[in-house]
Amino acid sequence: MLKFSTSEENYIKAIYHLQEGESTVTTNALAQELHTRPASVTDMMKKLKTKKLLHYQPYQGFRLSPEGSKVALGIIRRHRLWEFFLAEKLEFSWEEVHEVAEDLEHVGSKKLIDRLDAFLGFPRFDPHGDPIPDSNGRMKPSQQISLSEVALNRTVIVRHVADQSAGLLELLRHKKISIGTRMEVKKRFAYDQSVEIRIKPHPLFTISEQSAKNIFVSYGE
Amino acid sequence: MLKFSTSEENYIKAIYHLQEGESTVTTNALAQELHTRPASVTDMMKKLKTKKLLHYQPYQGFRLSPEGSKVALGIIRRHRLWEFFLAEKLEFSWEEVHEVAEDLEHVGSKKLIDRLDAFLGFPRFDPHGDPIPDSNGRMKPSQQISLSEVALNRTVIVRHVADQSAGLLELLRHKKISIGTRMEVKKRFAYDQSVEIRIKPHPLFTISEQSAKNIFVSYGE
DNA sequence: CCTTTTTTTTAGATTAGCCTAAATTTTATT
DNA sequence: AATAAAATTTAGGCTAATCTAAAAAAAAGG
Ligand SMILES: [Mn+2]
Ligand SMILES: [Mn+2]
Ligand SMILES: [Mn+2]
Ligand SMILES: [Mn+2]
Repeated sequence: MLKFSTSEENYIKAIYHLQEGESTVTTNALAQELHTRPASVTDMMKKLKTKKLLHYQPYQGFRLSPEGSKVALGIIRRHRLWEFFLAEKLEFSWEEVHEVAEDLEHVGSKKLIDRLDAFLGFPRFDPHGDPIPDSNGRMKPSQQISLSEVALNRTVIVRHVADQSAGLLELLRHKKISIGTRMEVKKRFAYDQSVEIRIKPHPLFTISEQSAKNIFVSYGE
Repeated sequence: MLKFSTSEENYIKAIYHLQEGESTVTTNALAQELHTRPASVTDMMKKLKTKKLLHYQPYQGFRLSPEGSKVALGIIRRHRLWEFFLAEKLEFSWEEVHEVAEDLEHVGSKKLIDRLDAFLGFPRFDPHGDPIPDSNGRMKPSQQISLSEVALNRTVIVRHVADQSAGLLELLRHKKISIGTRMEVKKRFAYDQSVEIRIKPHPLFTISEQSAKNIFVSYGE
């Protein structure tokens, strides 16, 4: 197992996330994601290519190689296990965990992470509802569906919020919606695709399509 | 609170340990401690001086300033809390914790460390028996005394092993002496200062002065 | 005290990672 | 297809952290 610098790891992880769905990742997209400059991205892409972690031809974008994806999954495993630890054991809120995990994920000891995994009881999802890769890099498909397309009258559990903007977070706090909240969608208005929601002991209320699209849930019960 | 690089932190912590007792720390001593070159030490001393973390005049050695000591105690706090966590929660042996803590100590979040401290129950000593600074940088004096000078027939608890060489560790493992072991010194031979020891249900045995000098204990019961 | 040895500092390079500005290539628009 | 715009790469430079080799200062020894 080779070791990588914190910088290399941050690039690898960002590419992994950006290439979901897309056929290839662009220089500008990666620069924006990492708050860096396109020229810096090109420098790093050349380096990661020589290390065979990604496929890259000038001007053609890039994708992780199988080796690169394996490395990425290791970083994601560390990140999400630490997030779980912070939320579960140290009582951090799920909005706070990401920033701290962004540093902890770079502490490389395999034994540390495998022991941490065991200590936490081999959790399968982090506090944002994202799946945690196991020590072989395998993870459960997240089985998450947007509130905007969920079946009516079925109990669902909030797993993930895709848009982390302050505006949506404020709305969610106000509506008392957080990760783990159980609810049912009672009606979807054809006019504007807004959805009417029931959270157990409280009265019905409605949220916009824009909000619903960013709330991901799994079927529960 | 200023932030420091991993390298700066490693230098600061090493100086803190080396200056115990000594009036000033030398360039060569620090280079040896950090497995680096004297020229690199001089470079870093200049930088840390401009940051007012230490007192340094060319050729005269250096000492941490009060600010520098405060920074050092913060790093030591993080290091020892992680060591305690690794030993207590993740079942690492006390020989293994140091290396991993050497990386974890550089994750800076104050909230992380204060929460970890609380989660661990505000431990006062790490797995090597060294005291853990509290959030104000204060720590219990370690109250540790070498086995070579301990009173006879008093129960003592092994707290710290000063020499971490493979040779001594092997000897300790063979004699079943580890951190936390309770024992009594029954006799000290004037001829060679070797000491005769009793560990609870086992027969008496003897260890050399050299070994005894490196085993630090506190009085128990 | 004068010489030798040891310690420490300076000089000069190297590497990783980042930047700005300019050049180049690709893509979009007449 | 020609031109304009956008994306990307290259060129050149900067800082932090390291190193080796040479110079300088301090300490040790006769
Ligand atoms: Mn995260
Ligand atoms: Mn990170
Ligand atoms: Mn340690
Ligand atoms: Mn360290």
